[in-house]
Amino acid sequence: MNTNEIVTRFAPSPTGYMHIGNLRTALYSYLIAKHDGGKFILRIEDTDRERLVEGATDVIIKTLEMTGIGYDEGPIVGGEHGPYVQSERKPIYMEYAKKLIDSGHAYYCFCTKERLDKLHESDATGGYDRHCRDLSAEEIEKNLAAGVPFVIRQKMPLEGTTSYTDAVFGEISTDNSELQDQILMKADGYPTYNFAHIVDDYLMGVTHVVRGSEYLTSTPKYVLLYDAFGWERPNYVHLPLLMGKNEDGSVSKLSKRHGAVSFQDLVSFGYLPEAIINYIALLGWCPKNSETEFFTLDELKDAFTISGVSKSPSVFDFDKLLYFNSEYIRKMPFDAFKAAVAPFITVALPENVCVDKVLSLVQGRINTLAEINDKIGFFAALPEYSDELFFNKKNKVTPELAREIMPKALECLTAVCDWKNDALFSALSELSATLGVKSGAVLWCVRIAVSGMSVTPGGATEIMEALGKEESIARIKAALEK
RNA sequence: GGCCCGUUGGUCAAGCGGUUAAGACACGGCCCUUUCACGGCUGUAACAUGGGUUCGAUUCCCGUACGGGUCACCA
Repeated sequence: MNTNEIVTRFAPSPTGYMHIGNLRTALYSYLIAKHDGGKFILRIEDTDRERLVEGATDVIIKTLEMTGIGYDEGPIVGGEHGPYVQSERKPIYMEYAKKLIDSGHAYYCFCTKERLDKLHESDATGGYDRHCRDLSAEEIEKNLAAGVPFVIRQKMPLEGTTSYTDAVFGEISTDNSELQDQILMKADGYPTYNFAHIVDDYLMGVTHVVRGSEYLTSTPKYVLLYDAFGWERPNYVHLPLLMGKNEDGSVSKLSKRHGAVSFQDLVSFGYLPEAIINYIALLGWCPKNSETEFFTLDELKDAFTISGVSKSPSVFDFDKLLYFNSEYIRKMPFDAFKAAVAPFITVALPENVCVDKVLSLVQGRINTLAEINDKIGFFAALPEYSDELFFNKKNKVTPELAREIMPKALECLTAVCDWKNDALFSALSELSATLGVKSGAVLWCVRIAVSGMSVTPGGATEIMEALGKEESIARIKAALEK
């Protein structure tokens, strides 16, 4: 093993869905490791037994799989530092907590939650959490022997300052008097996040801790833990938060009130994983000297550097995501598009229409896969439409004129044998020349008649090709009978 | 409220003492066009604020305002 290898991890707690901000953290963490050929670990932090959600780990794994963010070690795939689920590592934490007690950096606390709440009311200085600091050895023994529930707290220094250097935010410094004697081990025997992640990161050889900036101010406490153990501190890379825009124009931490903010929501609305990844990579990070904003995951690995990470929070812009998504849809090979869009199609196309033709017409015109049905619905059934649709200013078409043109068009089309776009187009062009109107006028009328929509994927002749001769002619006849 | 962090157009953002202050999304206009879209061209729009430092500040320092984060037996 290369001792200089960068090791990062993604350590979500299994909540049942993958928040887009978490996904971005996973992405950056992955990219930081992979940019230098390092290792990326997945670890599940499930120490909160009350908030466990069934199947939540699967959601995490599935998301990483769909986005291509592969991990070298983690649940299922295993690795030399397993297990990778904290609940399965339970005995480890108590062992390390006791080391801290022995070295005087932590202590047993027998206060009940209720008692602390009460103390807090009378003493707002925050000093209450140090109540059990100076219990005598006899008292501790007695309580332990009597089975009094306890937690283990970290003994913070009371004076001085603690500082560390963050790769993004620079030097962060905190007065030790600000630090509470935080709980390391809970009464249920499980460690808190504050403790577990330190032990695990150390044991797993994590060199760069990548996480959201909400941890920026609590990191001094973690740094103190490394020092207490005598372990080398890791590099810290705190990421700016992702914000959402509120209705009143203000912003706040991106959450469900802002709409679809989980990866699976986005996917179910027809966003492509590649587009999502590309977009969120750019939220809080900017490539150096790049002409383009389009990146595949592999390209991101090359381009990503911590120095390009921004300090200020960024607002998630659904418009721009939509833009990326439509670009990705457009660039997909047709077969891939066909496969991707298939699960979204709910309208049943008649057997006589050419599905491939319809889908290829629509591929360049939808922004999300879910829009497919709105675009192709008219192929399945001609919608109700009003004569008003025949009005077109540019081509000087009115419903009256349409009634004059369409019988001629019908006649002309009936005679077409080679029912293909080019042949149809030239036939109708010739017709308009004969009639002495702009070709646009004829095509407009026909398009409205065969689609019943003002906006369609493709022009009149393309639609007719997909629809087939029989159906096209039937629809034009229907228009005349209106 | 204490502490910490941030502040370039509506949004994402480049910039790292001297620039006509990039680019992308969105928006407007024009062109192309068998509608829409795509594409091409083009336009509107920004350094929060007050003091310093400096020959010169968007860039460095301090204050102010605003925004955000954090102060759990949640992570």
